[in-house]
Amino acid sequence: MAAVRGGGRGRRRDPGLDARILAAVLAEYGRTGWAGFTIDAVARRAGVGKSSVYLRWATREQLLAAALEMQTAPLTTVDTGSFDRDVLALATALMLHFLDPAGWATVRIAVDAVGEAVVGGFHERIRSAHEVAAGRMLGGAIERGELPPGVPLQPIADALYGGVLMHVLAMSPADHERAAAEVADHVAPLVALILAGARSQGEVGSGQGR
Amino acid sequence: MAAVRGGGRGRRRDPGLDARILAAVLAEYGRTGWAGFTIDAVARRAGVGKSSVYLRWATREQLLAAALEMQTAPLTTVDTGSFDRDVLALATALMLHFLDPAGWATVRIAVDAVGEAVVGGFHERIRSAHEVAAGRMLGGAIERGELPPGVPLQPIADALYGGVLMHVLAMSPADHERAAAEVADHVAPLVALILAGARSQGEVGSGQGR
Amino acid sequence: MAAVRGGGRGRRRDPGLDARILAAVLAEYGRTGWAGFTIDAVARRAGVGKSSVYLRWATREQLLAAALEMQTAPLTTVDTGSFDRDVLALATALMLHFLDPAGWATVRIAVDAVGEAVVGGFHERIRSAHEVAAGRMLGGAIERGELPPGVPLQPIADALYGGVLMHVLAMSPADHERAAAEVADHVAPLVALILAGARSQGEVGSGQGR
Amino acid sequence: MAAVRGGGRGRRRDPGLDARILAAVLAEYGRTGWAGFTIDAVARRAGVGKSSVYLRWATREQLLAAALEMQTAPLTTVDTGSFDRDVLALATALMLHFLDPAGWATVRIAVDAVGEAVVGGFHERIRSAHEVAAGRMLGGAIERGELPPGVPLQPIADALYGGVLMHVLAMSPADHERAAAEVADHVAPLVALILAGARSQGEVGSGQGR
DNA sequence: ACATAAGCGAGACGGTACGTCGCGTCTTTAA
DNA sequence: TTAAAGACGCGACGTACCGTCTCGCTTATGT
Repeated sequence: MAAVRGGGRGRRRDPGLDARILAAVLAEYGRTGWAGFTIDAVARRAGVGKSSVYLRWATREQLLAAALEMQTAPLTTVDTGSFDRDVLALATALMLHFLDPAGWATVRIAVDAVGEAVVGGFHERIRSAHEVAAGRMLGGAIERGELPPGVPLQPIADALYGGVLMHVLAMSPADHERAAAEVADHVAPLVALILAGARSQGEVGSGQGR
Repeated sequence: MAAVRGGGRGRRRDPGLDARILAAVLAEYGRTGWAGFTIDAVARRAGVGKSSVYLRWATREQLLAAALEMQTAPLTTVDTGSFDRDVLALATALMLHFLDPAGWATVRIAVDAVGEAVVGGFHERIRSAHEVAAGRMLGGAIERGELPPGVPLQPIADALYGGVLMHVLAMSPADHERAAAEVADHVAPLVALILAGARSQGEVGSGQGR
Repeated sequence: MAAVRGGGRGRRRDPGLDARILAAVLAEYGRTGWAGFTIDAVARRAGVGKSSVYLRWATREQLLAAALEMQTAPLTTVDTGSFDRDVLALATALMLHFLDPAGWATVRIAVDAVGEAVVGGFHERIRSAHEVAAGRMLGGAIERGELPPGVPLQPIADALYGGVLMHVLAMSPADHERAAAEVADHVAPLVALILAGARSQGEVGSGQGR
Repeated sequence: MAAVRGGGRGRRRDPGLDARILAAVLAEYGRTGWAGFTIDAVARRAGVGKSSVYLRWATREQLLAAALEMQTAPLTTVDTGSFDRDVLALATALMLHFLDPAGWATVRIAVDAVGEAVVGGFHERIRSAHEVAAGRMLGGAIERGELPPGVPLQPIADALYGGVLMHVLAMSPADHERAAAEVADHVAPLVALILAGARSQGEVGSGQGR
């Protein structure tokens, strides 16, 4: 996100600043939540001038997005060799991600981004990362013959990601911690439903996938 | 949401004001989106003193939540007599709801509400309204014998609501209008997946539902 | 100040209210000073509806003025039989009046009233009361032959009232209490100056008084 | 009054702003008087953010005081070489000062300042400036032999300043303009009284001055 | 006795100013 | 050129009062 400089003249950007700022972002975000998350406070906490923040990121959203992006990567790489285990592993990882305050923040930003067009970049990047990951996972399953070739992939991804998301959203925040301890119990029924759906659809052979 | 007074003494609250303010809220929200949604502006547009707004709602979130709650009701009543058609109808209604800026705002607030506890009321009310509706729909299906009795209900609801939500979330905002015109196409694959899953699960007879 | 009603019909004004309100006025004024002196607070403290206050007095100034007027009366009646003693007594009374917070408030209001025309009534009433008193005092002195007939009276009154006022104004607020204990010491030199001036002017016989 | 910063880093305060703001203060004060004198309005008229005002002055009183302080200086320098002419000149200048709305405002603030301790600075500064001026004037008179050495100085200053002040205070606001045109007539009797008193006191040789 | 007419407490109402805070931009000095 | 510091115009925040206006009582007449 940070705009890169070309030439060599003038003082070099302090490479440590990016890290210090992003750390302050997470700390501040954790303290006050989205409302009350201010650039002034981030700069203050990081011991940095506001200009140095604005030099790198243009808006609050971009700033927070950059800070959170680091945490998204682990989600997108799941490969256990078996489709069933892949789905279960991904659902578990997603659930833990959503139960974590910082992880939930990515959801918050993605939801905020819809219709604003300002943070479109973040939205798009998150989305395509997941799309690629899901595509690879499902593609592998078809290659291995675990899924029939004609099965529509998009609804599977939607139901998996969305199902986990909705499960957390519908949960009382007070139960988050307990849920994190018993992820498997929460995730299993949904995974079972989706796997069953994907297979039985494939048998019928209806292929109006996207 | 508006805090109620006890006794009968003093001038009565003008009941028309609630309506005028909430209308202004929707108008303002439509104009500026969440960021830039200002209580000052709402009061100005409604031709009302800020005090009259604060007298009824304590925060922006509560104010917007109250304005949006009215629009949520239609979603929760679906009864066509057939499970398949119920699910399809609900999915279609949800999709259209999420594609509408005001409808999406309810999502935004629900997501914001998680972990804030301030607007917990809103979160809880939305959640339970949907839970009841989904419960009734699925219960009816079991009664009519369209679903086996042991089938777990929660994952079906999660996959349905979340699948639609995620589908919209993953979509480029530019495509929202077109998607609204072709809802059926977007909704059908997901519905098919879930129906297939629910039935084939029932056959196997696994009953670890919530 | 309170506008009087004509006829007989309807409930009578509670006579105790005037007193309760004015007492609350003095209490509140003592607590917060002029700034921060609010009608809401007065009504609250008096256990009275705002309407009952506004029914009697139209503005903050009028309200405070009414409350303070009671305390002004004692000042205007001094008659010891001797001019010298009269002047000393008046000067002493004035000094103590100005050193008292409530007394000083009358000055504050009188000063505020200049050029506002809103509280002109208060200003005029205070002024003429003092004028009458001073006129009587000085007239008596001339009658008794203590002052020559042609002596100008206004400057004597101005110098006396103003001299005491300025003395207090120039004093550090911290010294007010001590000054009240030693009034005589503060007042004597000024009285001596004025008496000396009044007499020696009379001898020369210049008579351009107002 | 404006709080001063320490180091050299950061953007400098625009020196022109002080002037622009103070000019707006006088304009606004002239328009609405003390009541209805609003920091918002001042900032608006000066084309300045409220923050820039609050950055320099903490309260309305301080702001107005700063604006008026400029106008006080001329009063404190009177030196005609003769005591009689000095007193007359000072009395005339004072009278004109008090008749001017802006000049009267300094009185208003000084009176408000008593007992508030907030604007104590203003009170003290005004007071000591006048004290120094009066001291110089009277000291010169003694040196030149126009006044006997033992004469008490404070009551002379009190009677002079206070007498003029009281004269204006007792006057109907409607007569202010006419009075400004005929200052000499208003001032002469008071000056005569004080001069006569000062001299005849000196003769008697009573020296209990403060 | 009963309508009529205030007085009274409470408090809602449209406003406006308060003093604070954050925005995003700009200017300054130091590195 | 970047970094830090911080001034700047702007405008929203949530609070407090303003002065006016209903309310539902209570208290007094007049008829």
